[in-house]
Amino acid sequence: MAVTIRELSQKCGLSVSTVSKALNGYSDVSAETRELVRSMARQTGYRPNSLARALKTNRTFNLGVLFVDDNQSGLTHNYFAAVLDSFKVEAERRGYDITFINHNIGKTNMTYLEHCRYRNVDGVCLACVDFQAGEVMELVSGDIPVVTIDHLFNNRTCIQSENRQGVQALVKYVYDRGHREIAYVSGAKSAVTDIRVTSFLHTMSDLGLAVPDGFLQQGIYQDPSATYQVVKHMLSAPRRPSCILMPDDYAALGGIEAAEDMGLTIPEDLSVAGFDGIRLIQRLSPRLTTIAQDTLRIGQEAARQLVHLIERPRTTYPEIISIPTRLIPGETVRDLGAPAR
Amino acid sequence: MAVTIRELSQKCGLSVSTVSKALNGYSDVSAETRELVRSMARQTGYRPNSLARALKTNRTFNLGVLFVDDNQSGLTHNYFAAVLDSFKVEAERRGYDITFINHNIGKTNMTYLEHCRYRNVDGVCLACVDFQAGEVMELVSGDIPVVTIDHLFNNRTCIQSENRQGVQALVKYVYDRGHREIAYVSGAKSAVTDIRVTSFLHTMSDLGLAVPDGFLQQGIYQDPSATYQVVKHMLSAPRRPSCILMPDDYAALGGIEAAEDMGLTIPEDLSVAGFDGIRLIQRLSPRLTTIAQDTLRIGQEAARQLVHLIERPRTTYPEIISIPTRLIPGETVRDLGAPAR
DNA sequence: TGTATTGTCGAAAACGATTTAGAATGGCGG
DNA sequence: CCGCCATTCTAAATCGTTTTCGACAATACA
Repeated sequence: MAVTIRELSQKCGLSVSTVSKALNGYSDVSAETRELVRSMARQTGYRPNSLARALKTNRTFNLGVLFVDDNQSGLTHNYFAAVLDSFKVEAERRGYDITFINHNIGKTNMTYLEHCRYRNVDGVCLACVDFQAGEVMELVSGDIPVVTIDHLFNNRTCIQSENRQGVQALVKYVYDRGHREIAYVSGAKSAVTDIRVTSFLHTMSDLGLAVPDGFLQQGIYQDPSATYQVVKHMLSAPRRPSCILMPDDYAALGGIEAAEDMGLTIPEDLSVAGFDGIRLIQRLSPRLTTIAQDTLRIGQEAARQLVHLIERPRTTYPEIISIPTRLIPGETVRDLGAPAR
Repeated sequence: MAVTIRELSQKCGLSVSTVSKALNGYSDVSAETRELVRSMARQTGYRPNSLARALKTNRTFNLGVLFVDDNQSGLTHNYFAAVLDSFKVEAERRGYDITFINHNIGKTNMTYLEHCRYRNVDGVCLACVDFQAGEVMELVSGDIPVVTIDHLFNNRTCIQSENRQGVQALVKYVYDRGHREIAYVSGAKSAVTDIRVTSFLHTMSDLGLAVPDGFLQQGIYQDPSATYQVVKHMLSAPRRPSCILMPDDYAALGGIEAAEDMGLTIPEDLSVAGFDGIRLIQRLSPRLTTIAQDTLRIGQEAARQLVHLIERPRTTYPEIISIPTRLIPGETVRDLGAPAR
């Protein structure tokens, strides 16, 4: 079917080794034979068999991505889908294909690390995963190049949004519009959640604002129903926030629904803000005020860093790469005018 | 690093070939040595090197997916992301990994077919692609097992929604609510669009309804801005529809925005319906009336069919597989009460 | 002229598996 | 006791590459 290097070498009247060297730019082959080989390769449409090459060189030019979640795969998750898309584009630009890593391939039960070895990926990108799982730890402490998104491990490169600054900017924005009773529904417990929550608390404290009991509650990322419950509860307490910051844009929809079910309209009676900057949600009205994460750059950087780790292992060191966020001033935070204080 | 079959064979005191046969269930190896080998394999954590195996057997247990679009990758496309997710789950359940197919990997310029050969995928699933492109035709007329989603080729298995019935059900639903002035903004020209448009026209004709000039217009899938323009134009014509069917849920948002910008409220002044059943959009209010596509089954069937084509090439024949759709009665189609006619 | 050096090329050994063909062993009947 | 068959194993070829090492000729140098 496909033409092999042996056939090509016969057409050229050369040995297999010379042909290989000609194609791979070795110096010990004359300019003219190199040209002969190359043009013949072009003519016959020769492509080296990636399996054979990988077997010999231990390089597959394949990157693993671990983008799974408990409830849903990362694919149906807007934020991660966007990151993955960008990762894919950048990886391909650099000559790498990508393969999904998982366990339970077929009947056989492999750990993530085993799967990576089995497929001989050159490196792997972790995101949207239960970072505490033993399997993940095994992979992270293994010898395969790793970059993570949104979670920091010892001695591993991590790409994440400037969550601290993002939350800070959001709180300040809300503050500047006159809000003083600001509540925060966080996402489920995770490294990112911790950063955001502490940033929220710090910023509030810097602004001299109290965070009364019940104004900081835990919800679940990407789960409107959970947010619905939490917000409903929040709004039926005696002390009501004038503005609620939601775990993310999608979850925010649940919070908005809860408010509307209680007869409140947004932003007249209650202000809300999200996190992520999901494109689709920006088409809604009123347009959601939110902190946009730069998924394009996150994915891009992840791929870039991973390829560096692979191709220049000695000169590349683990880094923490922070990607700036951008506040999208929508229409869901009401301007209360001059502060009442 | 990873233990090879040679090391395993030495630990067992057997030859490499015997070990291989023991692991692969050949009959000419005694029950006890088979057990010895298997337990030793388990102990040492042996995993066959997929590259070496694939090189010899011509089977990679890798499926290619071609999920690209001109403007955006399929990943950020809700419908296709959901299909892909389901495809992935089913493929993995059957022991296959998946790899994205594209052109322009690295600096080298490959056609889709070349990329498939290069990566030695066992089969490939096409979706969300410009099915007219020469490259795609090359792949489809090649010798690699192929299934397509939403486009029918000669002699190739295709999985698609029952678009005809879907549109028909939607039109009838709208009709039953008293609407007679029904307009349709289609998606861009494609096989699926053709089916939907003709179904729309047939159903309208069956119901004895006219489709006046301007009531059938072409928009673009997944493009709210395009829909915005088209709807704006539609609504400023002398004869106005009472209900507009949109290309898909996401594009519908643009149409809704156009109507609202013209001072109309939905569904009081104008009814609309979408197509796809995007989960996220169902969280909005008013809830969009739409035709849900069963992305779960579409992806599942695609994987199932592809694996059949690969594993039982002689007994599997190209099929057209239609997946039922489901009408989601939302709140965007107003009930006009008893028909005026 | 003899010896290094340089420039090109090819033979052969890997990489880690599968698979074909054949070798060794033992039991059995004739 | 010999031949034959079944059973169980192994040797070796193979998949398509890359890469080391040595061969050979031509050139440079002394």
